[in-house]
Amino acid sequence: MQERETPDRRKQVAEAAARSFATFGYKGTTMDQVAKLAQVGKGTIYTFYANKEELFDEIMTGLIRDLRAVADETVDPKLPFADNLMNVLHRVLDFRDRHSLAVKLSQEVRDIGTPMAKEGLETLEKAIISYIARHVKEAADKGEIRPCPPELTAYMMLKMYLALTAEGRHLHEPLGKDEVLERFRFYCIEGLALR
Amino acid sequence: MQERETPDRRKQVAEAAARSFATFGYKGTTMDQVAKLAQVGKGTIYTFYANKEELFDEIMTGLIRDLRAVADETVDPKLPFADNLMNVLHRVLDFRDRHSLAVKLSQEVRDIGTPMAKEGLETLEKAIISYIARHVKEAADKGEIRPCPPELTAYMMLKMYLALTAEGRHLHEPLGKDEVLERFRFYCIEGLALR
DNA sequence: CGACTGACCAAAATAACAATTCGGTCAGTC
DNA sequence: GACTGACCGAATTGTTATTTTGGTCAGTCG
Repeated sequence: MQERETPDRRKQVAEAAARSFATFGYKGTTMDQVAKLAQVGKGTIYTFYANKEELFDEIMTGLIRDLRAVADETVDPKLPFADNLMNVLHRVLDFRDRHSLAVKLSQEVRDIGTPMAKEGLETLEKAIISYIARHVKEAADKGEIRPCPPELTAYMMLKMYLALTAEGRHLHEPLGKDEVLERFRFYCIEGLALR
Repeated sequence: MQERETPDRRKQVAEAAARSFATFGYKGTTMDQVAKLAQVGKGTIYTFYANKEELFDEIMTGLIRDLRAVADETVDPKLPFADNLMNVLHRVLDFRDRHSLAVKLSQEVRDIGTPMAKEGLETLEKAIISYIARHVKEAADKGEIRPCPPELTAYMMLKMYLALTAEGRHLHEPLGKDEVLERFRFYCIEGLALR
């Protein structure tokens, strides 16, 4: 659809912005930067996006869409809930690059508390939780797991996942991928009680 | 032991400091303030404490000691692990005033990132985790719960507790005390798997 | 004496102001 | 008419003046 002679400006801008946000954070990326990275005049950016905030939203939306796609193509409706959960975690854990934007943003929130970064992260969190919640609800309806409030359960799952990976590096050494999976299954699915 | 005519300066100072730290945070508390609150000359404070940091440490240590005492007197070795865990949570949840210092400090860390407040909170977290970890280890040794790394387990427990109480007020309405207990038992002890 | 005080000091925090950067515009080019 | 980049004012950052605060100690009082 796209000739070599007519480069897709919008795509150039979006990709440059994605790289820049992931590398320098929200505050750290300037529109001049994005323009230069995209090899585009600054004004061109504003023909596609009303302002920096809208550009950022588009990138975040893309991230959410990509994550959802990865999850969707990993989930196999024929498999048990716990297996799907593990498989999705597995793939998400592998996707270091996809994470880098989220990692950079949460670092930015911690260090300088940029409101937009915080907002973006909250949007991402909401999206993840509602995605998980949907699957939790289905699993509960099918009787694959015990009945439980889906949103709260999804929230707890996310918190456990983060506790095992991102946070708590003070306490335990960063766990390997397999350890994370094993521990997550242990604490979240199986529980501490004797079986 | 203490006559009415010879008020216990040290105690006056400690109590004034505890109130002030809980009300205004670490940074918000000035030594002049503490002196005035304690009805004591500022110099007097320094006959007991080398500096503001040491005064703060004493208050934090006191908090930890009190929490531990509450926990200890609640734990009944004859009861099962899960019951003791629930009972301690129950009492700690009631102790809103004891919490207020910790609440104020974490708020301070979030808003202005005072290093001392951060440090104090970390000390508190470490103390709580090591306390829980000891009991987890005992329970595991006695075969009351499944074998697991005590420190990591304690860490996960604390994170779940916080997710159900302090954090995540964006997502779910603040849970009532009984709901917190029920949910904690559900997610932490029993697990999502069918029994 | 010695417990206690509060005026005092240097250092750190804050406010006030100047210099720079950055998001956003638009006249002009190709 | 798609695209550019010099340009503008608002916002951020750097700098200096002012105030606040942790900590000291000569002096008071019992």
